[in-house]
Amino acid sequence: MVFMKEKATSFDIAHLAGVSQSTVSRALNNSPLVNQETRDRVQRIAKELNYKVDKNASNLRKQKSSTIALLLFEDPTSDDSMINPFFLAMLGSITRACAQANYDLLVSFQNLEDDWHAEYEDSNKADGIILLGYGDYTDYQTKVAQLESQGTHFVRWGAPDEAHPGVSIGCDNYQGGQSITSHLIGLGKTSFAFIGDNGDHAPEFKARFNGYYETLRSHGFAESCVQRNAISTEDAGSEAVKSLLQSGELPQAIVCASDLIAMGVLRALRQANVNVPYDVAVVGYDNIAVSAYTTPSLTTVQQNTKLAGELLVNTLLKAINNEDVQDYLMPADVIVRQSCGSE
Amino acid sequence: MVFMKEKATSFDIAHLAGVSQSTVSRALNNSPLVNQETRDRVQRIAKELNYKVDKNASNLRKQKSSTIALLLFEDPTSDDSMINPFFLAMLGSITRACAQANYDLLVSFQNLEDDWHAEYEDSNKADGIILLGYGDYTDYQTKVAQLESQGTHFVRWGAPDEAHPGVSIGCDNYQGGQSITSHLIGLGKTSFAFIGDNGDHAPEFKARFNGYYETLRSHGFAESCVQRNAISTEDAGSEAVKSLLQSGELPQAIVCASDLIAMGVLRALRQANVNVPYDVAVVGYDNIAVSAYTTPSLTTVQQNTKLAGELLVNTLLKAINNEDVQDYLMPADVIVRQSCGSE
DNA sequence: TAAAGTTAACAAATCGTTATATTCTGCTCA
DNA sequence: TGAGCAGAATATAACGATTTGTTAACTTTA
Repeated sequence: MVFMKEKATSFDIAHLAGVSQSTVSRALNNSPLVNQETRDRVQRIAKELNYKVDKNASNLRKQKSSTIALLLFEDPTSDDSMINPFFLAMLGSITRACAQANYDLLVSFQNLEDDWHAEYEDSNKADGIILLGYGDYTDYQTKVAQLESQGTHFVRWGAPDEAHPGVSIGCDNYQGGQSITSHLIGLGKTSFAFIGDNGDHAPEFKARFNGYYETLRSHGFAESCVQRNAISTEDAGSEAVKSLLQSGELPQAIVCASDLIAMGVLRALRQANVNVPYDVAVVGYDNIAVSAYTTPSLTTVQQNTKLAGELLVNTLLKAINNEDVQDYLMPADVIVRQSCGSE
Repeated sequence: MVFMKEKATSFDIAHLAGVSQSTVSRALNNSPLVNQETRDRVQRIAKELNYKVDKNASNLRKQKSSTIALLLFEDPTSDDSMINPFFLAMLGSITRACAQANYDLLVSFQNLEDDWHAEYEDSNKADGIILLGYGDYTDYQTKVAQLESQGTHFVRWGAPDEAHPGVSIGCDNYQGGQSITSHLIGLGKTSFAFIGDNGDHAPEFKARFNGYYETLRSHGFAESCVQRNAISTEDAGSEAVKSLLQSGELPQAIVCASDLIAMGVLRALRQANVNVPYDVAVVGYDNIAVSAYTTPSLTTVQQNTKLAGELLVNTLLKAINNEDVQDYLMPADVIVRQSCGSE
């Protein structure tokens, strides 16, 4: 084992193996154009020298980086310490999916106003881009359109939508709204309220509401109380419950547009000494880690982050290889816990 | 605005600006060797063409990638869907710190048995490496030693330790154990139990315990009940409480080695109708997101992930520039909530 | 005015690969 | 025997930037 101060190059190996440098390259890439014996010899020497192909040189020559860039757009209001747990979970699964496909993953947070739309693929840092975040800003839409027109390969997390060009992978929020509402109806609930955003801020919430609303209708129910001004925060959920209580009309079931909202709802109900689930059932949406630990634990709708990560990565890789790609809507699963009073 | 099918190179710009290609490079890098006027002209044209420096070419020439690799080592037993929330938070802050320093971040999960120790810096993918995870495996230690001997630039998350070579950034678990224990003593508690690992699995836990134990001693208290076989899971915490209850010796305060353990403790106590904090105070460690939402909310010890991320990145950058670097132990802060019965 | 100094730009070498074109060796077969 | 043809390895040309001499064009100074 020779100690080398300098990093070994393919020339060093060529020298030691007594072949040309191009043969080394071929041998290391398992080309059939170089015979078995020399191939083995070259590979053995490379291993001994702890040689690793220089990625920059290789990428430059191949015009391909085997790297994917993940761009995370955050709610601009949230501070550093509090990152949306759902997106963090996605980050985890995307990382794994990339590793599986032998791609590297570049991660970065982006402000919507930056010109991220040109940065990555144009500089050959990455072969394609995954966009992750709530895309409810016009600024975002125009930039996505620009990506599209540049011919950049990218995949977007979210619902398929004419306003957003490009391929999207998302979770079926409409069906999620349906499923959780059906579950409540199945438990014999007859009066309902939805607490959350009406969809002005994010299309995700609108779909959830629609699923809920249509399911009620198809079963012959109407919303008993409507509370539609809550953004997706704990305090908003709490406030909404307070005004429900003041109006005196408490339904048998409260459907929240997100788990965070549901947290606030649970808190306000506890403070008012309303028992969940006996007096009122409460359900959330997202299945964030916290929801398993609240008192009572929260029945909610889960988005399959593992599958989502795999779909995002695999779809992007297809796009990079110029194969046909399609939008995909994943099913949403109801996670039954205590807050709906299932048993 | 000219539409170009091919990506623009510095030669295209040189041609359009009527200067040589090297002048373009200089101009774009704001070199004083090219005069203001041509510099402006070149930059304007580059912008018009939507030109971006090819990172691979640039890196190859400069022998520097302006990229940091983050290697996450996970508890091998945990499954895909459940990633340690503390490490995810760290990932978030590291990502931000990198962006601030104008470095890209390559993220990957690693199995301890893979030969990650050579992969990144040797291939020039990254200028340095951040190691994040519980480093309580001998396999890990030998590979870290190898990194050190290779001259690879890296920084490790964890406590400074002779057994682990290289620079480390960590949180002062001893002081954290002290602080939380002092807080309980200040509240007038006189009998205590520690639930958690004795340090066999991770040095982090050992330090927490030592801080707790020494603080008791220095105030003239002894541990009333000892329960030291719990690994860091919710169920383990739950089991530990059950055997405490069976022995009939419930202390006034229970110090848990992690928030996850504390979750289990709270659950078991609730099931046994023991009121927290009135009958017994409970505190955790980590301040994971869940801990603010339990009932009662959990008093715990916080590790400053934002600072940690910045320190890891900045220390690594110093190491890359061959400046002197030092281990750093961050202070741990007590977060007072309901479970300790503070008011 | 000639010598020296300063500034601006250029041509060419370089980084470490991979891909293409080319040569070389030995073998078969007419 | 020599044309034809594989098989195996080599030589060489990109890839797109940065950097190192070097030159050309001005300014200044003696």
